[in-house]
Amino acid sequence: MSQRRPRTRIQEKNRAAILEAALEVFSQTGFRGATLDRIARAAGLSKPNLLYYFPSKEAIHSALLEELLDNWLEPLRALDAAGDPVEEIIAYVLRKLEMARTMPRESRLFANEIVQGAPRIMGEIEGPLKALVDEKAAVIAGWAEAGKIAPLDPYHLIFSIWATTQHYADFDVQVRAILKPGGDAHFQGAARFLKQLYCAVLRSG
Amino acid sequence: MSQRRPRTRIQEKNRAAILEAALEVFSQTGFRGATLDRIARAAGLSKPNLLYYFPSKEAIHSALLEELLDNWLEPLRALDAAGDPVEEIIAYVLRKLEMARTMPRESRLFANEIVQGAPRIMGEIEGPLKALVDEKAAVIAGWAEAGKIAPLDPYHLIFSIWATTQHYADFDVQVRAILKPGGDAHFQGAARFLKQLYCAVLRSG
Amino acid sequence: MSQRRPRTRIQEKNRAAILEAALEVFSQTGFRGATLDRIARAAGLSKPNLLYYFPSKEAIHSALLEELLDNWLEPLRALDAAGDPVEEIIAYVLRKLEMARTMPRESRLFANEIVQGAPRIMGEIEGPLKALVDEKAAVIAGWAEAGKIAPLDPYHLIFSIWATTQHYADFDVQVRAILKPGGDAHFQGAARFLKQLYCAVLRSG
Amino acid sequence: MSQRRPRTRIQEKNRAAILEAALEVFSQTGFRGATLDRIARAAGLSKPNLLYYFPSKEAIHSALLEELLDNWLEPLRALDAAGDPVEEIIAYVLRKLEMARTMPRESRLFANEIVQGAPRIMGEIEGPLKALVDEKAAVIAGWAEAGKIAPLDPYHLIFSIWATTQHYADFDVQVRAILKPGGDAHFQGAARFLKQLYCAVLRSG
DNA sequence: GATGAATGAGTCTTCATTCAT
DNA sequence: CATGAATGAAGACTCATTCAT
Repeated sequence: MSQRRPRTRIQEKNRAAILEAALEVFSQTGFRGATLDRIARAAGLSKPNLLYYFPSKEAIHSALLEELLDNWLEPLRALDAAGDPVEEIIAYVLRKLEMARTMPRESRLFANEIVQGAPRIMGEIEGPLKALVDEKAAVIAGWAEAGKIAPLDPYHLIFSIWATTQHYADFDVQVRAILKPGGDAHFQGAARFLKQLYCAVLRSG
Repeated sequence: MSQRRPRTRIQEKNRAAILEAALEVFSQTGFRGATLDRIARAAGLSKPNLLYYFPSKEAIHSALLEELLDNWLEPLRALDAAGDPVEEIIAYVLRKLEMARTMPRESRLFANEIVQGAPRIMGEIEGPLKALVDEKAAVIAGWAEAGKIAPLDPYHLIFSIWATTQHYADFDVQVRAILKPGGDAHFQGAARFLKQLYCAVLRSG
Repeated sequence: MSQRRPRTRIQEKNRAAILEAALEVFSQTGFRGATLDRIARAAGLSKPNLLYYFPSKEAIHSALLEELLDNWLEPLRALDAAGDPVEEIIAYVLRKLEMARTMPRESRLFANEIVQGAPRIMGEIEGPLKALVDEKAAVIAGWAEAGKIAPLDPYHLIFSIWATTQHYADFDVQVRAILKPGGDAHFQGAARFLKQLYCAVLRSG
Repeated sequence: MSQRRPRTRIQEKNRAAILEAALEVFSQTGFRGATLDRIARAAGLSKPNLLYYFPSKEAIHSALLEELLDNWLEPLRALDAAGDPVEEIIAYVLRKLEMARTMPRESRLFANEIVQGAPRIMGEIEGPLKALVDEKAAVIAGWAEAGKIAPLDPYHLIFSIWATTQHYADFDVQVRAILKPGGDAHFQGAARFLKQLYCAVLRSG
C-alpha cells in the first residue's frame, strides 16, 4: 500500500482546487483535448505546482474518476430490495435524473471516457461497477419473478435508465438546441415523462 | 462557388479510404485525440497525401459529419404520419437500434462531438436536425391528441428513443463488460426490452 | 490590458538575445525566409524556449519593428524648426547616413518589409510615421516660403534623403561590389557627396 | 554551351506567361516567400508543367533576373559621352524614374534580391553591372575634369540617382501612405524635384 | 506537352514534463 | 511549497520536387 502521509490543510485545498478545475476541463474537452495549462490556470496554480500534487496528467484524470465513481454508483446502491419495487425503481430513475441535472460535468467525464473505449477505467467497470449491477439486477429479477413488476430483463432496464437520464447531461447542448428552454426548466418535463415511461412498463404485466 | 470537377476513380477510392479511416480514428479518440498520422496509416496513405485530398484535419472531420448526418436522420425521417402510430414508433425504435448495431462508430463520432459541446456541428443541430424533430414531434403530438397513443411529451419521447438505442453503440464497452455477450447477441435482448418498454407506455392511456 | 509583470534578469537577457538574433536573420532573409531554427541557434536557445519568450514568429518580428521604429524616426524628429534651415537639413542627412552605417540591419529589416508591401507595419506607417513626416514637411515648407531655402517640395526632399542614405545600408552589397572599399571607408565619400548635393539644391534659390 | 533547341510558339507563350507570373509573385514576396503553386496558378499552368519549362524554382528566378538585367541597365547604357553633360544626366534620371513608374515589379525584384545580399546575382553585379558603371563613371569624371559639370564623385552620383528614382518603386507603399495620391500623379512632382536637385548640384560648380 | 498523384524534408507550434532555485 | 525556465517529442501543415501516365 502506498504510505500516504496525512495532508495539510493547504494541500487538501489545492488538491480539491485541482480536481475541480480538472473536472471542468476534462469534461469539456476529453482527456487528450485537455491541457495542463488550462487546468492549472483554472485551479489558480502554476503548472509545475500542479505536478507537485499529482505526478502526471493521467494521475489527475485517474484520481478524478476514482473519486467520482463512488458517488456515481450511489443512486443504484441505494436501490432497496426491501422497498416497494415500483417505488424503488422510479425513485432510482429520479435520483439519476437529478444527478444529471446537478452533476452534468461528472456525467460527461464518464461519457467521454466510455465512448472512447474506457482505456483508463476498464478495471473499475469490470470490477466494482459490474458487481453492483449484477447484484441489483438480481434484486429486480427477483421482483419480476415474484410478479411484483412486469417480467423484464433487469440489465436492459438498468441500461435504459442510465441512458435516458444521463442523456440530459451528456447531450445537453443538443437537448437545449431543440427545446430552447431557459435554465433547467426542461428537467421537470423529463421527470414527468420518465416516471410515466417506467411506471407503464413496470406495471404492464 | 467552388466548381468541383468530377473525381477520378483513384480519387474516389482514396477519399473513401480516408473517410473510412477517419471514422475509425475520430470515433475512438475524438477530434483532438485523433492524429493525422494514425488516420494516414489506417488509410494506407502518407500524411501529406492525406492533405492532398482534404485541406485540413478539420475538413476531414466536417466531411465525415456532413456525409453522416443525412444517414443519421433517415430513421426519424421515415416515421410516417399516415401509418399506425404504435407500429410506426416501434419500427423507428428498432431502426435506430439496428443503426446502433451496424454503425456504432458513426454513433460514437456524434456522441464525441456533442458531449464536448458540438463545437463543429452546432449549425446542423440548430438547423436541419431541430427542424426534423419539430416536424415529427408535431406528428406524435397529433396522435396523442387524437387518442391513438397515450398522452405524452413527444420531445422527451424522442430523446428517450435516441438515448436508449444509441446507448448500445456509445457505451458499447460498458454494456459488453457487464453482459459479456458473444458478438451482437445482446442486441436481441435489447430489441425485446425496448419493444416492451415503448409498447407499454404508448398503450398506457 | 495585459499586466506585464517586471522581467527578471534572465528574461531580459534572453529577450535581448532573441531580438538581436532575429534582427540578424530577418534582415538577411525577410520574414518568410527566416526560420525559428536559425533564430534560435543564433540566440543560443532551443526553439521551444524561443516560443517561451515570444508567442510566435510574428510576435518576434513585431516586437523588433516596434522597438525599432522609434529609433528609426529619431533623426527626423530631431530636425529643429528653430535651427538654421540648411544646417538642420544637412545635419539630418548626415544623421541618417550615420544610421545607415551603424544600423544597416535595421535598415534592411524595414526595407524588406516595405518592399513586400508592408503587410505587418502598414499601421505604423499610416499612423505615427506619416504624422511626423507631415509635421516636418510643414516646417520645411515654411522655410521655403520664408525664402530661407530654395522653393522645393518638402515631401520629395524627405523621400530623397531617405533614399540616398538608406541606399548605403539596403544596397550595401552592390555598393561594395562596385566600389570595393575596405570597411566603411566609402561612407566618407558618401557624406561628402550628399552634403554637396543637398547644399546645392537648398541654396539654389 | 547548352544546345537549346528552337522553341515552338506554344513554348514561347508558356515561358513568357511563367516569367510574367513569376515577376508578379517574386516581386511581392521575395524568393523564399514565393511558392510554385502561386506562380503556376498565376500563369494558368499546372505545377508539374511549370517544371517542364524550368527545372526548378531557382531556375525561374535566375531566368527572370537575367532577362531583366539587360533592360535594367539600358538607361545608363544610353548615357552618351558625346551629349551635353547636364542634359544627359538629367535625361538619365528621368529615364530611371520612368522605369520606376512603369516597371515597379522589376525594381522590387532587384531590391528584394540585393537587400538580402544578392545571393543569386552577385555574379552579374560584379561583372557586367560593375563594368558598365565603371565606364560611365569615367565619362562623368571626364566631364567634371573638363569643368562641364561641378566636380563630384561620379560613383556616388550614380548611386544617388539609383536610390532616388528606384525609391518610388521599391518603397511605393510608403510613398503612397504619406502622399495619398491618386494613381501615378506624384511621379510628376518627383520628376520636377529630381530635375531641380540634380540641375542644382551639377551646375553648382 | 501536360497533369493527377505522391512524398521527404522542413516549419511553426503545442504540450507534458523536468530542472534549478 | 512554489515557480521561472527549459526541452524533447509530437503534431498540423507547407512546399519543391518527382513519378506515372
